[in-house]
Amino acid sequence: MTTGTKAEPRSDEDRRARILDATWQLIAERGFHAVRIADIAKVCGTSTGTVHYYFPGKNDVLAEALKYCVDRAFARQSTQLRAVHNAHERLLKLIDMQLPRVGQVRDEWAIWLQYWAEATIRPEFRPAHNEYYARWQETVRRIVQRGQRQGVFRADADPHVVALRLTALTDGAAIQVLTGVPGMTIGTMRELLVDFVHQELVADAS
Amino acid sequence: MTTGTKAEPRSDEDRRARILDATWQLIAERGFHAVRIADIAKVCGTSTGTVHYYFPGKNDVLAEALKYCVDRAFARQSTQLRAVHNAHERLLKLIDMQLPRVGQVRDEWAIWLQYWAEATIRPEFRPAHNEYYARWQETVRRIVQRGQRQGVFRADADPHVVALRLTALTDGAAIQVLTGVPGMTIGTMRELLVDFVHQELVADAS
DNA sequence: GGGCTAACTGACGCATCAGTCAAACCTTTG
DNA sequence: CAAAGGTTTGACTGATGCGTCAGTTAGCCC
Repeated sequence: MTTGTKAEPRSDEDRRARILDATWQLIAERGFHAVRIADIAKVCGTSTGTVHYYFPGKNDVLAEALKYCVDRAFARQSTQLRAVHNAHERLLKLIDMQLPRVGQVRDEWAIWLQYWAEATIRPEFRPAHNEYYARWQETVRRIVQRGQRQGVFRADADPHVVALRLTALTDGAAIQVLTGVPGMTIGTMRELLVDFVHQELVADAS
Repeated sequence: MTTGTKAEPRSDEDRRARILDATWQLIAERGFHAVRIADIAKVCGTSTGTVHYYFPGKNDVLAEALKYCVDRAFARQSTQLRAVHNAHERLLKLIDMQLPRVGQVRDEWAIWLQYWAEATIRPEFRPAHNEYYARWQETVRRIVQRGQRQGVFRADADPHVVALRLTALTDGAAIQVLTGVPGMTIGTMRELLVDFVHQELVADAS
């Protein structure tokens, strides 16, 4: 067996990742406080002892799992965005990638909702949250600036303000989708955001 | 004696209300899952038995407390809005009343975050949530329609779309305030929303 | 083989809480 | 006053789940 010949576990640093992976998915589908160490262990096909071997306590697993999820989503996003050179297209691509369809992206949005609820109550979650949130806003801001350099976006828009508005609008729309507000579907959300981009960045200044 | 001569407890239906009042405040400050029956009892100056006397189980107390909070906030809002006749002013008043300053309104926003997180995970929360959310959007929509009748808002705006956007933007901004995103303060939030209203409903059509 | 260590296991101790219940308390009514 | 019925209490129970720890396995070097 020589640790992992083919796929499966390369045991070492892999175990940690497997635990975090299982954890964030459990958080997404059951909610932060409904995740049990035993559940994590079961999903990983291991014992509760092992989870505690890698992480001192439950809070550590949960907190790191949130980071893990957000980091991976961000990395995936960056990679895919880099391929699109036109800033307008890149922004539309970003919007598209962030639509909470079923599956992966929806689960990641569920993580954000948990994160917000938790950060509101427990200030110790805020620094990490804010770092991630800032990174997202910066992504948007840079695309706007890029677009202004490329001449595809209006020059009189304040990239900072646009980023603030677009992120807020995206979050708000995502909430409506995830909580099942009747009028709001994935399609409506896309339309809403695309319209916003057009109005703020493309349409002629009045 | 004529239940309750002056202030204090008019015991009967009052106890229920007191329990719900204590409960939603605890949810706001500690989070949905961190509220204990014993905490509720302590805040009310009573025993855990009494809480169970009025509510069959913990879930019932929590669910009803959410409703209680939202209902009261809505009633307060309605009363105050009714006094403002000009639709533009009324909308600005609504925005102002919804800014998550410290205290009451901030706590109510904390409730909403908890509600969203919970409704995402547990579908049984959605019907009630959606009813409340629809009520809020309707409030906005009606003010927009009123403004169009009064001639203070542009006639070409779709009230339904504006309500969708404004509620999403409000939620998104509130999240940023509550989680302490650096750029976002109460002032920034107000500015953001007021600008939006101006742009969508007041400024001349392009 | 014999020591050494890292990885892993799962049973157990202990704390926390929701919910129960019998008794105590109070209020009203006959 | 006494009985009845509504309300309140807080000790108790049972379930749940985190974290610990003694013990096991497996790789590795001499």
